[in-house]
Amino acid sequence: MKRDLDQVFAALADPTRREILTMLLEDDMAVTDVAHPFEMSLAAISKHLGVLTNAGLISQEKRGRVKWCKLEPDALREASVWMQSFGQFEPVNLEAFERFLQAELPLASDSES
Amino acid sequence: MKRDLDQVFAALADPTRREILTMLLEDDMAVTDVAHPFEMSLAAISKHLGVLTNAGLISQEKRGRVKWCKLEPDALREASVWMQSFGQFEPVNLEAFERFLQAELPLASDSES
DNA sequence: CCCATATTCAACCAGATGGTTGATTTTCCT
DNA sequence: AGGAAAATCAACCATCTGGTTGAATATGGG
Repeated sequence: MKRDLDQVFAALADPTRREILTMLLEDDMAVTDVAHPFEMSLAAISKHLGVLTNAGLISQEKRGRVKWCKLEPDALREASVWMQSFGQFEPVNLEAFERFLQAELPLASDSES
Repeated sequence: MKRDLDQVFAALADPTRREILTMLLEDDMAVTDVAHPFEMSLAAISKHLGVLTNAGLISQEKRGRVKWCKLEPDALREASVWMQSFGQFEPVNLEAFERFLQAELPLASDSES
């Protein structure tokens, strides 16, 4: 049960991959450009991107000779939900959600009034 | 930077360890009792508990000859915050938070009216 | 004191992981 | 056509992981 959570969390366990995700937060990127800031081979980055893809955290689309990497937040959300199930018993978590709510509630109240 | 996120996410990447955390959600438990529902050796569970302890997700206190395991939600919260920084840019995340809000907002509105 | 219980330690094993290098494939450009 | 660029593949390596078993180390109870 929930075998893919394994892959999501395992993918997140590597700092290089988390940094890649952070980079993709700003914009879609080509593999070479993803690799550029890291001091490791292109092949290594390619592998990391494979892990992220398998976990569903990113998607890769080949256009021409470049392969574009795009963040896929759905997988991340699934893991986030799992973690929140722990937060539920812990009121302290609310504080962390506060700024999130401040940003999102205006939209949500749309369907409330 | 943020080296311990590595350990937290790596610890969460194993289904046995996630199940242990879920069990500890209910109550503190002795090592033997944690091991009971699993079809693996006590030593294996002991190792898993070591990983969870190193990640800071649980703490272990020895009282007499039994060692009690206790959930430590702080480490989890740290990881949760990291994930939320991704959710912030994605409104679709709201849906996942909905039931969380349903559970928490009544409490939060306590200090609002 | 002696035994059973609770837990860890130590050695070992198979398989995954994270990296390397060099060759290969595909595509673009002139 | 031919060369350079983008990316992956393949083989290899060291280390980590998740499990095993058997012995060792407390600690508690009669």
